[in-house]
Amino acid sequence: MYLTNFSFKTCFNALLIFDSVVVLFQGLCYLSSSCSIEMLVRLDFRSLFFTQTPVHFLRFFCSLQLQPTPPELPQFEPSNDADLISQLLLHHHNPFHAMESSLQLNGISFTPFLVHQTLIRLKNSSKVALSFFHYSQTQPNSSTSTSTSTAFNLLIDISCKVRQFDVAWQLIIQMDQKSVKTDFTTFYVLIRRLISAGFTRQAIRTFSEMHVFLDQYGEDEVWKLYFSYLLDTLCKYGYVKVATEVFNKEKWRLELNCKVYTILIYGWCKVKNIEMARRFLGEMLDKGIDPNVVSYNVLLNGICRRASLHPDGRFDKVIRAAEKVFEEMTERGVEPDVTSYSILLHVYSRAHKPELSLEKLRIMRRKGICPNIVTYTSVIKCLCTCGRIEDAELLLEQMVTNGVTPTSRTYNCFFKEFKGRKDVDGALRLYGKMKECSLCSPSVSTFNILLGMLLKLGRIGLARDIWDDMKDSGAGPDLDSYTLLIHGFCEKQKWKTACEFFMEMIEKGFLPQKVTFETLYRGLIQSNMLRTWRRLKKRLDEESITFGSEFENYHLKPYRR
DNA sequence: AAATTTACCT
Repeated sequence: MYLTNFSFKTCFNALLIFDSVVVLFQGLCYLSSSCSIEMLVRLDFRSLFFTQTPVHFLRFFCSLQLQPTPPELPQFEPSNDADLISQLLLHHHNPFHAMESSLQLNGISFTPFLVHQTLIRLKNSSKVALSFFHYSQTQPNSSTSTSTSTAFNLLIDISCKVRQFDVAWQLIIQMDQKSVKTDFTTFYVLIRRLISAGFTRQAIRTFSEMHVFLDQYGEDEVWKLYFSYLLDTLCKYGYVKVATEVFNKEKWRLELNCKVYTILIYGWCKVKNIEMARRFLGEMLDKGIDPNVVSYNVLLNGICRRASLHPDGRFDKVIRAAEKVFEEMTERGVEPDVTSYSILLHVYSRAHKPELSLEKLRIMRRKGICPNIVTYTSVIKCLCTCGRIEDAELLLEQMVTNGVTPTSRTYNCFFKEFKGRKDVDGALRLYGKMKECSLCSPSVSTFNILLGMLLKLGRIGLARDIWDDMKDSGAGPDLDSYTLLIHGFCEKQKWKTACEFFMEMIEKGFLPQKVTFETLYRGLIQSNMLRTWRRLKKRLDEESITFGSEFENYHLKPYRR
């Protein structure tokens, strides 16, 4: 019998819902002997990972001699040494002295893995990261391969992030001198950061000069191979004018294909210039290059994305324009796919048209196009925001039956609606269900929506429970979680607690928003908690964190006297 | 690393 991926998934999802993990493992073991490993790998094992039996899961994978690489992989191999070193470096007055004395005791050797892991933890402190890297290379018990290109690439990224592009170049020259392989990745890191900082000319110059360092390819080959990445990055950051300019100038030496034109169409769509996007679609056709489904989807998304849908007249106009693209596609022999329909369904969702949304879902099914997670999430979101939670739940069930595993984003639609209804019980019931059935685990946003709701309604105790859950899950907290929580405590005038979390977020390397600081500052001063305030200020000074000079001058004056 | 869901808050 021919078993499809689809039948596996449906079966697994069903078993997971009934918590029949043991049966599932027996099934997997049986299958592994009767079908190809590739087929097993294609299944979504993420669900298994969050059951209580990860050890069995690992053992199963070992028996297949595979590397288990599901997303959000919990850390089974703790990088204690990297944690230790980064902690020492970030929080000690004389970090390298401290490190030396404690490391010699522990006999830690600087393997490439350790250096890399430590650099990741030091990514927000470029100076420390650089010093550490140089230090690690001088250590007697470090292997010579410490200076791998991955470590260099990471350092280049860390330096560029704080706009130290000269440091990045020094590192590249060092790589060259030490015969560490520089490949396109190295330059791509630099180019991306240059573009994101707005230095497009420098990025282009870097691109046209990098062939000197890439000895395996000639200049022309480099342009042909990598130009689309430069073009894409320029477009992604909104510099489509620059992208078009360099494209027109260098056209003669490029291989013009569908991909390059699609990138440009994307760029013009991003800056909402549909006319220019269409012009490039025309140029493509003139040159005899056939647009494919991606090209049309990009254009379609440009027409639909962020288009104003209020009032209904505008909505109709957008839908007509979208339908026109659909027609054009069919005329040119390109069949609309799941993505095309998902883009359209997202418009219905934004315009709050549940009936049209469901109708379109039926139409696409009839055409034999299988909805995916994005499609379902759009429709579910539409139903939720229109208050039809029960219908949304039905669709969710249907989706699982069809072998599509929900993500936290799917669940977040429900949570958002519960938040709007101030329905704490409903939200907590769903949260419990989500934890139990382990189809997917809550994301930071899930926690943030819940936190936002609970704090707004003054349910501080519950909010703290959720906070603890979030920490245990390892999904958070992030900047927003801290901001929400601190603002919540400020609202309740619990200045001391708010201050503790403010300190904690700084320790973790998050830069608080100016508002958070201002709120806390005012609260502490008004309730005469000067000691707490000074302790906080001292900590901020140590980290050289400021919140804008005008603000400092205006508010801090009284306390300098 | 040519495309689609982007939540929370100020």
